[in-house]
Amino acid sequence: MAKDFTTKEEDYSKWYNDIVKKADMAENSAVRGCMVIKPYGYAIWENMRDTLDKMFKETGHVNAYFPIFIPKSFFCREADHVEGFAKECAVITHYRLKNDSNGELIVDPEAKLEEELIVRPTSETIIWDTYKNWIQSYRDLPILVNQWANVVRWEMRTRLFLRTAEFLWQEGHTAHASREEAVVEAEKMLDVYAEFAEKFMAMPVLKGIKSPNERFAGAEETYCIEALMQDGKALQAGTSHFLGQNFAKAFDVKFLNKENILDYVWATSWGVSTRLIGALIMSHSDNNGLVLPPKLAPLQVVIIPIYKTEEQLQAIKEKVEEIRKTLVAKNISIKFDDDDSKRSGWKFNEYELKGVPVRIAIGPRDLENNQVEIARRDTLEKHTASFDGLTEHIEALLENIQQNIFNKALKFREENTYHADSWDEFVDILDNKGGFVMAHWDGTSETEEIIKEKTKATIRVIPFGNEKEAGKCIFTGKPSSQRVVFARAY
RNA sequence: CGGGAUAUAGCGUAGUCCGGUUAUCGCGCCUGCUUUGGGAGCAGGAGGUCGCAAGUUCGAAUCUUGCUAUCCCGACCA
Repeated sequence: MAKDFTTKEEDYSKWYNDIVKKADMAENSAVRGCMVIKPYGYAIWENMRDTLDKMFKETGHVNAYFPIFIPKSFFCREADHVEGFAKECAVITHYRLKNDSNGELIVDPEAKLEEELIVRPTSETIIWDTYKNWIQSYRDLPILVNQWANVVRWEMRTRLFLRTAEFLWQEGHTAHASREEAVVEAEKMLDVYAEFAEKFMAMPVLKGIKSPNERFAGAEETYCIEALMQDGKALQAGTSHFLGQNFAKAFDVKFLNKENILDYVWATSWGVSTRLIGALIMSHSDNNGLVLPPKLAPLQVVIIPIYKTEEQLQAIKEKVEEIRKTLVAKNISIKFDDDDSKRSGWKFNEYELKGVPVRIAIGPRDLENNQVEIARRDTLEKHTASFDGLTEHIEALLENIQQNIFNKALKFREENTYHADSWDEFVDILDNKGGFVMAHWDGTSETEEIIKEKTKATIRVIPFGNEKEAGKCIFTGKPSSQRVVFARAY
């Protein structure tokens, strides 16, 4: 059973932190607000990264790398952008230390930088300053570049994977000759994110646009995928921005089009971060620990021998080697855990905490009967399977688990999506049930702001293909043409 | 930066109100034997500046003051 999402927020935090800790994914660092991603957590990130990277390349993108430091002056050029990020920047002011008269190491006051450097919270500014030199003609466009990097946002309160002062992400920054092309790009990348979330993370998402209040600083339109976590809170899992000509104008990036007319370049940017690991944890995990979708699990199958004597272990090893070969040939990752210092019961629990999708146990009893015991992590069910056709069986089982946890998450979202037609109903759902609340909104920022103040809920997304429906704003009673998705969010 | 709480072995903790021998217990760790189909049992063992500093006292983990760090709740946010 998944954790009951109506439990207190504190309990849910504890549950979440426990999973991260027990699965050995990450820990708080001695450095304020920063996180150490441990090998197991990083392996999940590597799988995500490799999959996404492949998808980016399939859609015509290439990777590049830009500096981590951004001169402060770059930052000031786009007004909304600076306002959006100014409050959470790490700033470099000096470049040298020295020993003072007491022999203590201090910042050398002589070594003050002429211009402060900002540790990138995002790279639009440095990248657009660079693009200026790359673009003269429509023949130089489009530029479809992605960067894998770390960024720093000086957050007040942090939470492993979901919000840390430093985090890993990818940021795509594209330049286009027309508005239409840029919009198509932004929407295309949102589709890539949605496909990744649903097919690989097994996490259903709503696709759509953000309300102006929630829009990225400097964007004309922000597209997003929004997922529902098991505690009833929403999580923004990825964003793609149509930046219009804002950054081109701020950094003076112009090109000559086919008609020999000078015009500003059109831009997009899009990103997902290690936050996706947090999303993964909160989408599927249960009270026995992490549950990983087979397509992203660092380890898909673990085999645990059960034996008393050395002879039995040898017999098991021989059999396991047969299985291992055929699974590896099918690109299924597998570990045979014959660590003699741990008992089998201990191992069962350990791999459950780590979310390994399939566990196989082989003992003398199984060898006699030409079978193995198979336990699936998602349902915790156990069954026996014959050696004959075992590889195909496991292959199908992994596919089944992937599908099953997606269906479970989808069912959860459906069961926790409500319609509210009155303010009282709206507040009651948020306070007592959680989840997505479909409600009418008069379309103004002011109303959204007041609703946020009163309920802590924001508009998460205005879904694509949203049904048109005449109604009255949940708060002001003014006319509205469609429902939007409200929720409390991470 | 506001509000609340906590700080005792690698981790989790008792003891603090009401000061008093050698600081409690569990997990983990080390050694040995028995075990191994759901986090083993028994026996033995190692591990502590009780967050830091000052004060009160014959005597401080315990009382007082100051400092520091961490966590939770707000504000901020992917």
